[in-house]
Amino acid sequence: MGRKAVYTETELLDATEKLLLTYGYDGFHLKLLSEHVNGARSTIYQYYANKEEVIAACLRRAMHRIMKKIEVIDETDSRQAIFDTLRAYIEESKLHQILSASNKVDTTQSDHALADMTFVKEGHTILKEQLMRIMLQAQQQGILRSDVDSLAVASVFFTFVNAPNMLGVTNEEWTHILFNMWLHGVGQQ
Amino acid sequence: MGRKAVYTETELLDATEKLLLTYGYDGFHLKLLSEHVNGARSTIYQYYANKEEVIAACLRRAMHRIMKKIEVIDETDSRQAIFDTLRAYIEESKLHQILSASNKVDTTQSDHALADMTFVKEGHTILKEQLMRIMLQAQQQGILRSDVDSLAVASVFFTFVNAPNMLGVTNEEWTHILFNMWLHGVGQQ
Amino acid sequence: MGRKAVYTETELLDATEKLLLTYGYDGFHLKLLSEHVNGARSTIYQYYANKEEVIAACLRRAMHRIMKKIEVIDETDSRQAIFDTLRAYIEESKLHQILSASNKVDTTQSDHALADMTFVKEGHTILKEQLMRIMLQAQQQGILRSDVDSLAVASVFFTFVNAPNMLGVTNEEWTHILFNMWLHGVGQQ
Amino acid sequence: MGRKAVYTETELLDATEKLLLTYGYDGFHLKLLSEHVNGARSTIYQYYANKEEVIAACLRRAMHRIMKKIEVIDETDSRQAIFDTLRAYIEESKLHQILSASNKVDTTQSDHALADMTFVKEGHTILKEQLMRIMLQAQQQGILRSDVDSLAVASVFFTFVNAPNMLGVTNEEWTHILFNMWLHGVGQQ
DNA sequence: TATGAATGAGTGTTCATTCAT
DNA sequence: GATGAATGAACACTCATTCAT
Repeated sequence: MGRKAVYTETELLDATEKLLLTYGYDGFHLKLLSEHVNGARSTIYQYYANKEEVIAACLRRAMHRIMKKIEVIDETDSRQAIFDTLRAYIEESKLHQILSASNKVDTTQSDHALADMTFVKEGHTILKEQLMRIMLQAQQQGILRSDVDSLAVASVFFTFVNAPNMLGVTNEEWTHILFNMWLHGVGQQ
Repeated sequence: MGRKAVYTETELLDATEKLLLTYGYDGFHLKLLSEHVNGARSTIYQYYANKEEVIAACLRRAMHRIMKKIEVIDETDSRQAIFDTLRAYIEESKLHQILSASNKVDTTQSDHALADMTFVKEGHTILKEQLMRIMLQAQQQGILRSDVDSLAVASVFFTFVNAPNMLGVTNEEWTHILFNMWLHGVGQQ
Repeated sequence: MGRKAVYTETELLDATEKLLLTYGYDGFHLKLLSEHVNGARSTIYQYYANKEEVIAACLRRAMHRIMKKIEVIDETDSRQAIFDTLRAYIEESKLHQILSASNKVDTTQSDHALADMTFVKEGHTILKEQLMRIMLQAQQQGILRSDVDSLAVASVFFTFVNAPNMLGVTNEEWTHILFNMWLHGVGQQ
Repeated sequence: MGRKAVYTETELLDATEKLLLTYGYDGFHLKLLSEHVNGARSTIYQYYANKEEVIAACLRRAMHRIMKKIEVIDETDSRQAIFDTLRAYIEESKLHQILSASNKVDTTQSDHALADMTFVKEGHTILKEQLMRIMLQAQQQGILRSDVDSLAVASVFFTFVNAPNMLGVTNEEWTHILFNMWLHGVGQQ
């Protein structure tokens, strides 16, 4: 019953994600969004109580997506696990930008938004813990140096992900290049 | 700006820079600025034709500042030059954030803003070229590996700068740690 | 309305009346109404062309209800008739609030609403005339003072009805108290 | 410095009061207000942070006005005091309508509005207490009947004020008429 | 020159009403 | 007939910019 929706929720969140990447949190407007999904601004309110809920839902979905990718990684081989993690993050490297909006989202007006952002925050913690666990294991297995603080190592790892792929190679290749630099450094042995 | 205003140009741009860091390009407002400076909002228009000009002037100054720091670096010792460059960028690491606003500035309404942003853009090029030059020299001197594309190396270098100093150590120490990781990698030799 | 709808007309108007009392004319929304009734907002339009018609129908029904109560009053005993009238109004004291919305209803868009509001307006007149008639009779019978303008007496009578029952007694008791004060005044004899 | 204001605060609040009377709390809009003071809607925000603050300021002023009138009443002669109180309330009878908006004002978004509404609420209490005090004194002095609950008496008194002056006489005369009815009742002695 | 005041454009949000299933 | 979906008009509020003192 009722007439056919002009766009699906997926389409809406896809558009949101794209706009969030392009314009950032503050540059994101519902008018902009409605123009990109071909519908009236007010229609959005049929599905989300306010702007924050739209953004929160988008961030949640993004976080959920990367967690799915990360949680299937086999941790037994630390070296491989780190590589897989790097690849996953590079594939979703835009996520870092999107999720950087997390701290701007106002969750005081909507329980829905609050729940979504709580999920995002917890996701952040889980991801970080998993990486730290793998790193530690790698250190113990003699794969990683032990003379560098693992927090520093992780910090650099997360930063690496954002290195712009200036060579324009495939994600797979770029992952190899970065992994190699991360592991062996750029200095002559 | 005349000699006796309610605030000096330096004060205004300092405040702008601080606010740009805290709230980002879109979160920055002249109302906000006027509240952080001793004067009325409308007074700003005595010195800058519009908001974009204020931001552009701020970005130009920031770019000028880092260029001053970079251009005095002695390039004869490549290794030391790279280290000095890294330190300079880390000291001014906030600049990256500020300058990330560059692509948002609307320069179509003001020649002044356009000129400033052109300066910023050229500065970007100059900095990048200098780094590439030093890198190349370092490769030739056998300090850096030659089997990695220098563009990738530079990309990673610029990214490194943004790694959050999670250890909370001094800039000097943090520079050493990052330089070490960048050069030797985090893997067991 | 047909025989098997999601809600009966009575239910709809009951809900309307309740909401009108609680939120007033301007605070009343069809969205609100649909939430208090088992059906969708758009379904309301199957039976009423617009919001004003709903309100008008509600006011008409309320007016009709009180007229039914008033018209059975036996006017032969003026004193008793006045008492009965007062009781009826007190029982339906909420009506005054509801009917105060009368002047806000926009009847220009709907003939139906116009007809209903005309009925309400005429009802007002009829009720007032009946009261005036009884009052006059009471004056002639020496029950009421003749030195006070009967218009003023009626004005006060209608106002009395709205006195909040601060004592929290039953309507019957409250009617007695008010009737007593109205008749004998509050001053020491 | 700065240019001349298009309207004074007094003019703004006068218009607010008038509109509040005409359209009620929910029917009051800032657009409406701006049209009645001949200025842009946004200009209002120079002086009040939001709509609620405008209304709260208006209610506060109204309350302040009536308190000024009431507090100068000499309470020594109870009968006269009651009469003076009645006259004051009748003169400001519109206030009752305006102040009935009190419970709708949202004070959660503005401290200013909260403070104003607190003032209004306290004013209500003070006024009521003063009336109760005078009534009690009048009862003790044998001016008022003692066999009627003073709460009921007060309730009726406050209601009286709202009786529409259907005779169209002056406030002074209308006060006399109402006072007479209130004191002696409308029944034949 | 500095500034308080005014304003219009733009965004968030709500709601009556219409559409199409 | 009932309804979910879509929408435009209306209003709250913010902010860059202009005006006039």
